[in-house]
Amino acid sequence: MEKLGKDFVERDVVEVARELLGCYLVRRMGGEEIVVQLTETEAYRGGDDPASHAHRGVTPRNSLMFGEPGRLYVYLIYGMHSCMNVVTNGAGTPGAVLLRAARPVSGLESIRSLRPGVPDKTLMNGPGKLCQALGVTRELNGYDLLADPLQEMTLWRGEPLPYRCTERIGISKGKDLLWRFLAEA
DNA sequence: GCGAGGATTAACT
DNA sequence: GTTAATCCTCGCT
Repeated sequence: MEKLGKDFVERDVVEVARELLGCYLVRRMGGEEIVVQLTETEAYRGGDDPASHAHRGVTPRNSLMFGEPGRLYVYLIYGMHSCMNVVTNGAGTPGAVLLRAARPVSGLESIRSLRPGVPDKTLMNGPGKLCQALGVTRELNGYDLLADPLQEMTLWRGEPLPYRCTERIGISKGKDLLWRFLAEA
């Protein structure tokens, strides 16, 4: 398997979101290793995208979306849930891919211990749940996935999966853009 | 099985 | 003060 590099995330966010489906995300924490395969993503651009955090220019929260591609953008939503994004594009063009859902490949026991009492079917079928299942918190905000200095998290190329496009979820503007990518089965 | 409503923090107007 | 890229519980069918 091949690690994703800067050339992968430096492209347009919609393209990156589509190709991230089927890719593998490896999470290491204290000796434990968790591997999952991404099955659902959404693209957020900015400027021309009214649903994006970056729509109204740079603010303290969203400044990562304007920065280096390949970084992790983690934020808190509705007071209790974290969402994780991969920053894309580059040099002044904001963009980020929201990771919405994934399928466990290995390290299932570690995932279960992070989400006690949760049935396997709903372990990672939503953005907040995915963060919880992988132990991702705002401490990892701004983490560089490409340099990966601490070996905390890496992205690996996978097989392309059949997918379909739909409206993005939970937003009130920009619903005409079909920027949610969902892997079939 | 379904839909409605509440939780709870941070950032922006 | 209001809203937000969500999830879980509870009540009813």
